Parts: sequence; structure tokens; C-alpha cells
Amino acid sequence: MLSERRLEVLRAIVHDYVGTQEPVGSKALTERHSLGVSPATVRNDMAALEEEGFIAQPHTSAGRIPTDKGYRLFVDKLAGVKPLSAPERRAIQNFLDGAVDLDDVVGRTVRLLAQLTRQVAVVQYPSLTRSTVRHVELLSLAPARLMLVLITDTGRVEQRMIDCPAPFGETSLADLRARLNSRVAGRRFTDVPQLVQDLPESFDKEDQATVATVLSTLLETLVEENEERMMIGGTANLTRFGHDFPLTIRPVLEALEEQVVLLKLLGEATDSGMTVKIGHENAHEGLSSTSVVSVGYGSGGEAVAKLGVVGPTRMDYPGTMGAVRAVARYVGQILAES
Amino acid sequence: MLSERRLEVLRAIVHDYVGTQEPVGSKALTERHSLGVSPATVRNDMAALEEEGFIAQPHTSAGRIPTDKGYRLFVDKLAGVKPLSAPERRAIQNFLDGAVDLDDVVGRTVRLLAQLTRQVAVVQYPSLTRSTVRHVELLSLAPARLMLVLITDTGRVEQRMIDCPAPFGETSLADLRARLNSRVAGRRFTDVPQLVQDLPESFDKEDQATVATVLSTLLETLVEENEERMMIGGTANLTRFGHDFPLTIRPVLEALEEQVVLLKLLGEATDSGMTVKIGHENAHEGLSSTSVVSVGYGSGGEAVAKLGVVGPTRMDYPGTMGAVRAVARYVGQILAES
DNA sequence: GTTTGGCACTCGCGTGTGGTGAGTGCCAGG
DNA sequence: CCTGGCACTCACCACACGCGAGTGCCAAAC
Repeated sequence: MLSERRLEVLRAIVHDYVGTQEPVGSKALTERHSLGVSPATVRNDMAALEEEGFIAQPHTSAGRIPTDKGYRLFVDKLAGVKPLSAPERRAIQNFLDGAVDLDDVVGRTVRLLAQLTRQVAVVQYPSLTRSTVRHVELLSLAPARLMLVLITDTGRVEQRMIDCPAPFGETSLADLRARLNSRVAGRRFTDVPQLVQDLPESFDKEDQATVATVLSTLLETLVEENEERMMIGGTANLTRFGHDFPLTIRPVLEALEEQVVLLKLLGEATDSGMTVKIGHENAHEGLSSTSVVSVGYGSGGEAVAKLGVVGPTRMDYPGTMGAVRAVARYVGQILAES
Repeated sequence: MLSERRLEVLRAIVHDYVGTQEPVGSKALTERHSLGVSPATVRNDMAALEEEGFIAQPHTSAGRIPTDKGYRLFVDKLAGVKPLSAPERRAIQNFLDGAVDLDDVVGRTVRLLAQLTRQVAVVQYPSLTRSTVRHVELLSLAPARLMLVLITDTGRVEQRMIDCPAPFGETSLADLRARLNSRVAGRRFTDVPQLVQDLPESFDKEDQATVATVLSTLLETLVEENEERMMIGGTANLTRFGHDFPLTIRPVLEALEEQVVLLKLLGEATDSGMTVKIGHENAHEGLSSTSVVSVGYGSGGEAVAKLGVVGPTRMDYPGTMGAVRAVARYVGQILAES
């Protein structure tokens, strides 16, 4: 197995490489870190680490850089989560407190994360599937045209147009609106289908078709793909990836624009706790030289969506993880308050 | 003044440079274009064009490239707007027809523009200021907590929470809702303030404070800054800017993330007709090596928002202008239908 | 007066060459 | 098992050199 000192050497290599972006050699290591051993010893350790696949050399007779596997060991065993400083925490709170609506919360969060980590930030809108219905509103726009407005406890509002199969009176509308709300208000989305199942039966025969249409639109909205909207920011930070980045930046930008990819990326994160995907661990190959740090956040104790950052594998993991975790917590608080 | 042939030389230079991204010399010009004169003559013309500031040489003894002033002359006098091919037009229509709601329309538009022009696309959401109120809805969420929902004729929905100074009964609520709608439904936003001015007076004294609160929230919503939301896409195309782009891409990405900058950018465009801002004509200095082609679009004959693309000054102006104009038209149609 | 061919000159770019130094692997001794 | 010594390996840098596309200018031709 790997001795204590070898792990320490790996930690030092990761630390220095993240800082300088240059392969780190045995001599430089002993100078910058007080390991208490000579360069020659470190060389032996490095050879062992390389043997096991934790580090590699870009070309013969150059320093070593960590491999994906090396980073993995680093975040799993060697690195903690670096808590933010008090001023940073205060800044987060102040900045997020200024938000006026959900769009604003998400927008501010994404900018905040990007600035804090100096990487690309991704924030998923609070998902509908986990949340509850606050209110359903039905408006008559024309005799045979309705608008359905769905308001969730996370502050999100979805609207849909409905073309009725038959004209629908104001009294029927008020009736439907009232019954609908009494049944579904405060309930979870997943429960809604059973709750409204028998609703059409209690209406006049001529209205049943319309009621059914309304209900099916409502159910559609609940599972609609655009429940998975998201916002990204800080793409300018991609330019810090490295000198060779023209080659790497393009597929990354492309991947970032494909929301589907990003959703899958975040989706893979386990519901609670932080997930770190390093390099090739990401399914999408455009992101094979990036790492993704993500975590769930939510208004209650429960996670309703995810947020995270995308950066080079050569990133400051403890700092990034600290920032991501802190932001997720504060966003959760903000959502709970509103 | 510039002779006909000299303009032709400028046109040829722009054409070749846009195609090859390399400085173009006199010999190459005469070979690729049938100008009917010798390289030496072209050299004289080039000297004249350079004298007037339309072209420049990156370094002594290299070919010429157009200056911002040269591009300006090119788009003003020499270039038409290249119409799209029939298949392209069909593709646009098919793609946009699939949209289900406003977010989707804007999202599809931005992707379409980015793909068509292979540049960065920017689409402003239909602005509230020009549009009319379709419906205002008031919902009671708690005894002293209301939700205001504003629906516009462009399909946009805005919602705001309102904390009432005093409890507000259901009957008063229904009353306010009805009166509000009868006054403002179908009216332009700019007209709303006068239309509701005297509304509080007609209510019971105890409700007047609440009514006033509701109205002020409504008016706020009408002028709210987030009426200026926008969406951008195709940032991956920035990598095509050139080999030297690490230097230029960063400020561009930064500028693109600052929505304020973009809004100003598009805002400068005249309401009708297409606007082309070339290089330093753009106020923001991060965009001094880019051009912006923008045009207004709208559901009726009237423009309610703008869309456009941002690309290198060295872009295919006729083609880009054609694509931008075509997309704007089809989006207008889609909005008019819904 | 405009156009043309000729000619000397400029200078960016790609290639090649040699020196430098950080880093390595191995080995023998502590 | 750690250490110091030593020969070896390359990536990188700087410099020099030749090539060639392109220019400006001028005198002759149209």
C-alpha cells in the first residue's frame, strides 16, 4: 500500500501543480514543502506513485502531473472542504438577499458562484417534480380559450394556453378552479394525478371534455421537460484553462450549450452530499479534461435541484467545494424564506 | 473621389479577406477576380484606398486588410443583403413552428441564429413597454398576501408577491380584479398609469391602502428592469475568431455576460431596419474587434424587441444580414400567430 | 493621364542548429 | 530504507538563414 509519506508527496504535487500549472519536479517539491527527506527519496516515491497510476509525466525528463486517478485519491482521502472566510460568507448572504424573484435568485446565484470559484457556474432551476402546488389559476381569455397558470412553492410560475373543445361558462370555470385548488393546493406534484382523476365525472356532460383537456394540460405541465431549465455563467473564466486552451475550450463551450448534457452531468450527482466528477469520469467526452463539482440544494431539508461548477481538472478542489457547498446552503435559505 | 474600379477593388479585398482570413495582395486579387487590370494598377488603387483609410497593412510588405472604415463603406455602398435559399427558409420555419411557449420560441431562435450565421446570437425577449396587457390576475395566497400575475399579448407572464397593509376580503379582491381588467385589458403598458390613477378612490376606506399597494406593484412590474431579459447562444463559435483569439475572446465573453452591455448594444439599433455596428463603433471596448448586426422584430408591424448576432469584424456581412433579417421576420410571424 | 512591366527592397515566417537546465533513473554507500 | 552522486534525456529558447509574397517607384507604352 501507499505509505503516509507517499500520500503526502501526492498532496504536495497536486497543491503545487494546481498553483503553478506546471509539472513539478522532485527538487522543487522538497524546497517548497518541508517533507524532511531528500529529492532522491521523493523521486523514488514518485516512481511508485507513477507505477500505481496516480501521476504521470507529460514527456520524459519533465516533472510529474497528477492523473485523474491522482485527483480522485486527493479529493477522497487527502483534501477537506475548505470553509469560506467570514467576509466571504457575509458577501454571499448580502448578494443573494437582494433578489426579487426566482429568476433573480438563480441569476445572482450563478454569477456569485462563477465569481467565487472563478470557474463556470451551472444552476438548475428548482425542479417541479419534488415541489408542491401552491395555486392553480384558470383564466378565460376567449369563449373557448383558457389560460392555465401553475404556481409552485418554489416561486415558479408556468403557464399554458388551452383551446377548449367546447365553450366553457364563467360559472363552470369558477367551479373547476375552486375544486381543482381544494384538491391539489399544497400537494406534491407526484400526487396530483390520482387527486384529480375523478374530477371530470362531477361536471355536466357538456363540460366534461373541456375539464379533461384542462386536466391533461395540467398533468403535462407537471412533467414537462422544461421543468429542467438551467442557467450558466462565468464562461469567460474558461480562458484561464491554460495556454493550450484553443483545443480544449471549444468542446467545452459546446457541451455547456447543450443543456441536456449538463442536466445529465448534474443528474448523476447523488441527491445529498457533494459530488466531484473528475476528467474522464464525466460521460461527455468534450468535458474529459474538466471536473464538475455539484451539490443538491433545496428550500426544506430536501434537495429540489442541483448547482455546481465546471472547471479544469487542475482546480483548487477544497476551495471550490467549500464555495459550492456554502452557496447551496444560502440559496436554500433564501428559497425557504420566500 | 473613389473611382468605380477602386470600389470594386475594395469589394474584392473584403470578399477575399473574409474568406481566407489572410491579408490579400495585389497579385492574388487580379488572379481571383477578373478586374481586367494588372497587379500594378491594383497596387496604385490600393495605395489610394490606404491613403483614405479604408484598408491597412498589418506590417510592411504584407497584403492589405480592410479597416473598420472599409467595412463600413462595404456594407453601406457595396454589399446587398443576401437572401436565404429556399431550403434555408423552410428549415427556419419548420424549426420555429415547433415551439410551445415564449421561452421555447426565444430559445429556438437563438440556436437557429447561431447555427445559421455560425456566430454568437443574441435575442431579446419581447419587451413589455411596447406591448399590451392581455389579463391581470389577482390571487389570494393568505389573508394578507396576494399574488399579482400579469399576462401580455406577447405571451409573457410576470408574477409578483404582494404583502398587504391590511387583510383583503375575497369580495373586494374579485371587485378589484374585475375593475382592473376592464380598465387595462387590451391597453398598452404606457397607458396604464393614467387608466388606474383614480381606482383607489372608488374603494372602501379600509381597502384603499391595499389597492394602492397592488397598483404600485403593477406599475413597477411594467417598468421593471427584467423586462429586458435576453438569451444568448453559440458562444462556441467564438473559437472561430482566429488563431490569435485567446487575446480577444476573453473580453468578448465578459461583455456577452454583462447583459446591460448587450442591451445597450442592441438598444442603439434603430427601431426599424437593420443596424450594423462595426468594430470601434461599438461603445464597449471589449467588443472593439467585433461587429454587431441587429434588427427589431415584433408580432405586429411594430418592433417590440431586437435580435442580432455578434461576430468578428471580418464576417460575411451580406449572408449574416440575410439570416438575421429572415429569422426576425419568421419570429414575428410566430408571435403574431400565438 | 492612366496603365503597365520591371526591379530592387522589405520583412514575416518556417526551418535548422546549438546551448542550457530542470528533471530523471540508477547505483553504491551510509 | 534513505541519501548523495552522476550520467543521460529532452523540452525550450535564442539566433541565424533563406525563401517568397508583397510593396513602392519609375520609366515606357497606350
